[in-house]
Amino acid sequence: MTLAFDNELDDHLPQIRARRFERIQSRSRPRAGNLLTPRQQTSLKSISTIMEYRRSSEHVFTEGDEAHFVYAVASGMVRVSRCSEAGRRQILIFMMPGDVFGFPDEGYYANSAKAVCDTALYRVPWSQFSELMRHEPDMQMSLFTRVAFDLRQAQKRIMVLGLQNVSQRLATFILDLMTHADFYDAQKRKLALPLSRFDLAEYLGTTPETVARVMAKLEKDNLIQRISPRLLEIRNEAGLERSLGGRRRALN
Amino acid sequence: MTLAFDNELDDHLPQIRARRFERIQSRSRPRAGNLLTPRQQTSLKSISTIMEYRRSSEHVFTEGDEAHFVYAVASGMVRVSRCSEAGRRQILIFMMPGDVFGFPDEGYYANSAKAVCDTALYRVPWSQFSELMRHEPDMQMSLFTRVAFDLRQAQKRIMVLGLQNVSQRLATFILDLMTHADFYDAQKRKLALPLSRFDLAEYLGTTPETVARVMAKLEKDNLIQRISPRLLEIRNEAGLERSLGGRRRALN
DNA sequence: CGTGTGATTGAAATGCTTCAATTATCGTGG
DNA sequence: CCACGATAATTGAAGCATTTCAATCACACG
Repeated sequence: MTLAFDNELDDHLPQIRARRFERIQSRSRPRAGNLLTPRQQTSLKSISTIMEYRRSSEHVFTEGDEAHFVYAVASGMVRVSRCSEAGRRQILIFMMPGDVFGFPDEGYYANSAKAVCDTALYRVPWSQFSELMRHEPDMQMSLFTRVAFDLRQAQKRIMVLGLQNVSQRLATFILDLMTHADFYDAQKRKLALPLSRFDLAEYLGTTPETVARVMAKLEKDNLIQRISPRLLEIRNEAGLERSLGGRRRALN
Repeated sequence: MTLAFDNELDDHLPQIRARRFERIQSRSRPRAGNLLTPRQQTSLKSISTIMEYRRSSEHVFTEGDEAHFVYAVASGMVRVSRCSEAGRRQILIFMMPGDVFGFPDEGYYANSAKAVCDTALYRVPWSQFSELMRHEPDMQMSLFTRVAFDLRQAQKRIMVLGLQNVSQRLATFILDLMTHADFYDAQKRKLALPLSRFDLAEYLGTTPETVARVMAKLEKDNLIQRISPRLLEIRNEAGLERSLGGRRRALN
């Protein structure tokens, strides 16, 4: 009997899980963009400029730059990343339509942002944004809520990277993207991947080769089908969900 | 010539790195606890209760519980964790002396908190805390700053889990802990690990066995020496720093 | 002293990375 | 529209990293 390491038993897992899945993990979470009232959205749009970016465009901003603008995604997708000392890049989060990003950290951007596909952004000068906050306390609360939301997102990412193997991480990403009508056609079960395998790898904490192999594995298991590199057909959503749990290494 | 995947070149890495390391990654970052003014700290302490926890104690709180209190670490160390659907636990962050944690997420705790060793906490009722914020706008700002700080910490964790192998993750943790005078005696170069290999594994996203092996490897490389399972001697700090970079798999 | 727990070590198997080569896809110009 | 070149994506093969199951060792505590 190996009871060593059974430090596990000191928790009350079942109850926790039940409650947690009601509230925290539910996939149909509200996007943070929805946290702004219609009036706030109008105020913001009135002082915003629409900016167009293509995949080949320069960065929207780069870590270390002075932060003069805040952005909201109108369409497309933005990758927010940071580089390690060794010069390797990790994508921290993808910003989807409705998401707001680019808040200054002591006056500077902490991360880099770049469009992963053709993308339109609303750009708001930070000076005007903070002015707006001074007049509308609700707006200040919205900023706080947004940062709190980002924190929860980041914690979810830590869970994924800490507990799941690459196959499960990809499944998680696919299921995540499926909650966005911008990318998933629920009728036809077609999911558009607006990013390269390279970006995907940097998000999942792996290499493009492994992404390709794992993609092939999900296809072999008949969970998805690759129509083209950037277009998937979802064959078995429940199967994808089921693949998330379990251990990091299969039993045989 | 394989130029495929050389999407790398689209960045301005050197400059980024230089600037980043001045500000963002600097190890001597201020702990968030220092963000409270002395007066705020006094206000808080006047409405706080000191709570003592031992390693064998119940959780301080559990994910999904109604959130009635916020906590600050007086001494010891608290692990903040969350359980996956499969029931596996990931430690998101360790709270050190001076850190504040347990902010409600829509009235509930999003994570679980438990002492990893004998620990003393200041406990403040959330109702009084929010009352205090109503009177002292600075306090509100401090809360925001704290959440923003937690976000940056979480993002740093994503970098570690996404880019580093287990050996590098452990080195990162050791270097991190060394910045805390509570745990590191810089004179004698002795670092106290106030937690079990099990907790360490759940933090690093691996298993206790691998932690033990990696610990042995750092010792073989003469970077550290194990005095006892919970007490290390730091033999080569610069070597630890150097081990962080590089690829995930050694070149030969 | 046992006993139980935490920590380490062993051995086998699998996952992942790496380097290399091949195939597919996309954009562009003829 | 097709051909072409460049880039993206996939596949192969070898080797290292990590997990897993199992066994052993160390140590604190009754």
